[in-house]
Amino acid sequence: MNRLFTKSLCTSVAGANLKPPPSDSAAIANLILSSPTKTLDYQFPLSTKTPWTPELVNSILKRLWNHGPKALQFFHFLDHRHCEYIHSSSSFDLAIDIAARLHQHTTVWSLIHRMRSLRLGPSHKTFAIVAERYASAGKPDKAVKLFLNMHEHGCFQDLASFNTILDVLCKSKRVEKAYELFRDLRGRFSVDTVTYNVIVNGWCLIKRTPKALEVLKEMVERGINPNLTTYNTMLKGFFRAGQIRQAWEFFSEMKKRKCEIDVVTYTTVVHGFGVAGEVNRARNVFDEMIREGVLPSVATHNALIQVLCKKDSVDNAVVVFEEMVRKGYEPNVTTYNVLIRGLFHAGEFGRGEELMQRMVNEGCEPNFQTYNMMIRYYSECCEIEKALGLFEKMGSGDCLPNLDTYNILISGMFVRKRSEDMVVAGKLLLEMVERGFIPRKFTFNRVLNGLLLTGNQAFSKEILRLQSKSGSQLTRKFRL
DNA sequence: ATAGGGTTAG
Repeated sequence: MNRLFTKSLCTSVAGANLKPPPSDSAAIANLILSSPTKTLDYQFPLSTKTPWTPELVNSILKRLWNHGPKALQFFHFLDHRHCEYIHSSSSFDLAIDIAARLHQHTTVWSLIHRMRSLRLGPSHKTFAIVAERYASAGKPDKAVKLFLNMHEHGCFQDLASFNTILDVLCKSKRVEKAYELFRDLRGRFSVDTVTYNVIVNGWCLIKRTPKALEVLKEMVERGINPNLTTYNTMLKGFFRAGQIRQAWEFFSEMKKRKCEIDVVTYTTVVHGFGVAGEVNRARNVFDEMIREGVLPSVATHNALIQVLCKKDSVDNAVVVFEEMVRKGYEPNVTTYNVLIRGLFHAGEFGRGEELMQRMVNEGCEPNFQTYNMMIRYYSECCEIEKALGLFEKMGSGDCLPNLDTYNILISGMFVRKRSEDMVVAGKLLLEMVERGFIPRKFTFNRVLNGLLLTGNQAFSKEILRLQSKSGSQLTRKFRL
């Protein structure tokens, strides 16, 4: 059946020469998105005559990132043996990442084997991707096992891959697990500063600064020199753990010992003080760095702007924003997001919308964080039409809605308690499943209740069918 | 994809 399916894809291409071949990734991605998915004789809207390159393919895969099933369908279409194009290893890595995000375990492994048979990998990067997916799916043991077994797939462990697996575990908050692996294997890889920095950062991420200090001490005892990254990590850890006094002492110690503190150090301190509500100290440090000849970066400005939005006033944040522009800094998407959030939070929707227009005019594309944040604020304030308007804009643009977008918008459909909103929520739920996202049980139940309470029995039955299909068959069989 | 700084909610 699978063969029949793919064959019809390729034969259909011959007759599709009437339209000129789409030339850029946006056009191709939109063509793929606008074509129907489900039928067996589905005609893939692409021509084999398109001059495929790895860059073009990767760019399309990234555009289709939040529509995993279509992304993989596109990848398989080009990978079919009747097509002449051979995927690059980076395209394989992207496809593997997408399949793993869809919990399609079987697909992940068949892609890895396919990669190997084409002698394109799998590489260290491939294993880093899969391990990261395992770890964030709550399967750290599988991530470790994958690392220990990767040589069986033609990819030998080295210090870099060891550091990567430790980092993957730490970033998914499995620090105990990382530390265990580190102690077991540090002799085998003759670990370095990076290894220790990863572990120090791990303990800091879960606010266990005493453990981080212990590891720092141990690294010195073993003759491995901490560097500025180590100290910046530790400094950030104190702020994160709410140990403001220790952070300040550590910062002073860094200056006293003449370790060449840099823009990252200062940004950490500006942000740390600000979050702690110490706005004046944050400002003082910002001024101090300029005096000391360390130029603030865009990130430093972002930190200060965010802090002013949260702990001071949006208007003062706007002043800093205009100042940075005047000095010739180019605000990035984070700058705009932080400030738009500040304005929305203050109820200044009009000014927030103006700023979004300005960012577009300046050539800074809004990303899904921009949209998600705005959609959230609109929903909270019952501006459902505005929220839906932004959602539509995402769907037709370069930035497809992600899992968060659907969750935010579906929640938003409950604030007005209207029957027609329940129907929209149901449609959104159907769409998110079609795009490969797996809604939480909570979301299913909430939508089902909403539909039942508003007399939409028929629709709720459809949702129920969908839930049993997406919950049991797909996910249980393929879950990572 | 070998480490550190800005976006996330009460």
